[in-house]
Amino acid sequence: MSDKTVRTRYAPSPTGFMHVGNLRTALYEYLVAKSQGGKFILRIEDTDRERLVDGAVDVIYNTMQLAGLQHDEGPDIGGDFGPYVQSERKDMYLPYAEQLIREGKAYRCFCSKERLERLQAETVGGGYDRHCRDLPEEEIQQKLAEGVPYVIRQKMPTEGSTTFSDAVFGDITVENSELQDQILIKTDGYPTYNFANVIDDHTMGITHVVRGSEYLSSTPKYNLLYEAFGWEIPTYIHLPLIMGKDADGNVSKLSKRHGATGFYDLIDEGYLPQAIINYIALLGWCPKDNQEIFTLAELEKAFDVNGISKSPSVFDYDKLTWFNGEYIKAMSAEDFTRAAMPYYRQVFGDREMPWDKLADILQKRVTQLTQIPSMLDFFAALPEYEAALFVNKKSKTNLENAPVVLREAYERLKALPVWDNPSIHDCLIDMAKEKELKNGTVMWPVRIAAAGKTVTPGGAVEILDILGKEESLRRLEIGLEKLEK
RNA sequence: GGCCCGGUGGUCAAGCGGUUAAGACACCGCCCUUUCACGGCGGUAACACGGGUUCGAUUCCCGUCCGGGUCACCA
Repeated sequence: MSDKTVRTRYAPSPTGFMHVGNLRTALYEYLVAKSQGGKFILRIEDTDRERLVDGAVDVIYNTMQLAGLQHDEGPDIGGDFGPYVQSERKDMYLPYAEQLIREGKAYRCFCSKERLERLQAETVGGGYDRHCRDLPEEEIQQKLAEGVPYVIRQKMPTEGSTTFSDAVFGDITVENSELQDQILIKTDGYPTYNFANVIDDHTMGITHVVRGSEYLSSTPKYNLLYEAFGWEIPTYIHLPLIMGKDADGNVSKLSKRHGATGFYDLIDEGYLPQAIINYIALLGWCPKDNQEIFTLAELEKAFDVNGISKSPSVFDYDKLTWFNGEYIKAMSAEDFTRAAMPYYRQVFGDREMPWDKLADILQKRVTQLTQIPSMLDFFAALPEYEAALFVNKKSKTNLENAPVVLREAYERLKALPVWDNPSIHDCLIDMAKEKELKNGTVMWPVRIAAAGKTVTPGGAVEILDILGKEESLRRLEIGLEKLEK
């Protein structure tokens, strides 16, 4: 490898949707650059005028920022190789295509879309028949004079083969006869993706082209373009695809039908940006020592192209969820409260709660932030419940002893001068000891009465503490009513 | 269909000629316990198949099968 500074680029199209597959590509581009002290460039590819979406560029900026992938050059921050938006570079492409025409490496094609569609329908796996490849000069001039719309196509070699080298997949050879005379400039004057890509990558000094392996089979076309211009071919790093599994268990390239696959979909489902990044970093790459939890900074250090896998991987929500839980547990109570607040608001509205105590019982149990509302709803309002909930075999509670135990606990709690976690705890534990009962036999009825449900974050003591004395006693009274009637 | 790529437990994956074939998620069991979790301990489960090469193949080669990608005036 040369001693030139490594430059990679992430070149998304502003479609308004940032797919995790795209994000993973961006991550790897970032890591390839950063692991070698290089530059990471953001370029917006908006040559498809028919698919422009308002605000889509902001989605890209916001995603990159949330993910922590800070670019060194881009439309918003500038750089020495601007502009960084393809539509603003529009005038750059045509001259290159015309240069190729002059050199006999490209030609104008006047075929109508209808003709091409008919060709495609008729030929078996054929394609364009190179009808305009050797048009007589006078005919070309005539069509030009008539204003017949045209595209510019590259002349592909009809014989031989093209071999390129990929850092992940090794050497790949393709017969040139497989290659069509690809369109460089469209009727509307805009370059095609492939053409703009090559021109931009070269003029922006991109040294490493990192992209999904769906581009593997079109890479020879890129190289033929580099060769036509006599430009140095970049290092290719093709990434294995991320797959999704559908309802029938079939796998295919991850897409919307596989559920929430957009970065923001995942955020909406309560996943943390860092957890998502960590998880997708490991989808297709493995460090030497098999470490699992990585900060972005650690990834920058550990990343190595040699660890990139060739085989596609299936996106697994279970594993992502595990990562998310790990990240949630590792947060400070303050950070957790900040992240959880939107979900707290769903349950408590503007009410103030002892947030630190909630964080204490929640952090180790939550794996997705979205679980929070349903875990806490009972704090806001006691649910309707049946006396049968008081029966629990493991805690040795039944409809006979529950009322007795609850009554006793109620009286003792009512008499408590101080209402805090240690006091409540000691009160209940002492009672169990004095009455020679299992701790659970005391705790279970109290917790059921306090929460009105069998599964709660935190135990009886934590719940009573958070509820406060007045509300706690009120709820225990309701429980006693159910049991004593 | 042509071309290209891939194929280690259900999933992510170590491995790069000789291993009892790691680890993680998920799953199951036990312990802990104030429910559920967390945590701790343990367990089930894999080299797609057939030929070679070799003293020896998960590893190298070929074929088969399976899976994926790609064949646009989309990116």
